[in-house]
Amino acid sequence: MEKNEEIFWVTEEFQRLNPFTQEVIRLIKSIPYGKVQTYGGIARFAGNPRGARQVARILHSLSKKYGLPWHRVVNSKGEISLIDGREEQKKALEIEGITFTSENKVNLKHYLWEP
DNA sequence: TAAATGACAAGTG
DNA sequence: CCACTTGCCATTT
Repeated sequence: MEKNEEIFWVTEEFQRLNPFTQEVIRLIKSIPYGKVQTYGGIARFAGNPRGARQVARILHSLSKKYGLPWHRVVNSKGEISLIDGREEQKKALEIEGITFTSENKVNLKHYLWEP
């Protein structure tokens, strides 16, 4: 790892976050290029199956600070939930080779990543 | 302190 | 597949 960007998880600020939030951040950062995960999936793997909305909140508030690949998180139907920025997210995914159906959905069978 | 909100999800008919 | 309801829970108002 080269700089602070890559070792944020040992910073005091990161350590102060609750364990669920920390795990959510780690999981989102580990979604590979060209793959996606769902809000509920991230929540489940982070230890709280009912924390989907918290995952959304974390994406909304901490994506920039922790450099999260926020565009790789979609809803359980494979749709983009984000309203403002819907196009931006779609483009970001297409750049990674992900294609959308005519219904503007990604094929989760094909692109879903599991840790 | 209470009510509303939200980048969600699963169940039901 | 669609429309609608219910459950969720930290954060915001």
